[in-house]
Amino acid sequence: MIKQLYMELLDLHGPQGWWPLLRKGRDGYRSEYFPGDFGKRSERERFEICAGAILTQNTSWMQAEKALAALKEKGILSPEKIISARAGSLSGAIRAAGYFNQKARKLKEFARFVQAAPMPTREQLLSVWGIGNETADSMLLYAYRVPTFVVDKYTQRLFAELGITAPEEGYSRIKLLVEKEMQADHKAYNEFHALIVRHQKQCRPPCQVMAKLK
DNA sequence: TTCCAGGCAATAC
DNA sequence: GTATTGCATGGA
Repeated sequence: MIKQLYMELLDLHGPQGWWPLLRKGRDGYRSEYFPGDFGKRSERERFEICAGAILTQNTSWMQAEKALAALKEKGILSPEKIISARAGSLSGAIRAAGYFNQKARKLKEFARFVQAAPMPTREQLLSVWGIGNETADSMLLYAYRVPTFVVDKYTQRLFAELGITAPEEGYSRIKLLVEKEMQADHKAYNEFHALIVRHQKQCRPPCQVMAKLK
């Protein structure tokens, strides 16, 4: 059922090229997707992805992208710069992403952490203030290419709609179920989560394209 | 105007 | 362990 869902979504939407990375355009930085690119990330790319994972918490990517681009424009999208930045200038730069005081602190906590732990484990990430299950898994999967499945609100909603899991099913249960069923590499987990987000964004309110799976 | 977006921590039971 | 609340902007 889960594998079938993955194949249906991939067939429907094609490769998503997550995680989007900033690229300089005519009017400032915009994020871009790179379908089919599953190569190793540079240190700078990894940090950008992790910062994006924090900035997009409970916030649309459109807003997180603005905040990320502002950090890039100001030249403070690195652990060193974020550590040395004043709290006010940091929160000011990321204003568009909302929760800017909390997220400024989260960025600082993560920046300090990542300098001491270049290749963090899931448990280490979860010990950092501001990093929960989804953010930790997003960082591991999209920045560090660790084969792990990311669960989010879209996943819980879609799985509930399809009767795969109960609406109130917890994070870990869903994550372990998918990983047990799929036994996949980082590429498939990468695509699967991205496809779920893409699909659920496009289909709100719930659309009929997945009817054959119900 | 209201609702909600790629969550998390603190607090209260 | 589960439920509730604060955090905050900006697009639809």
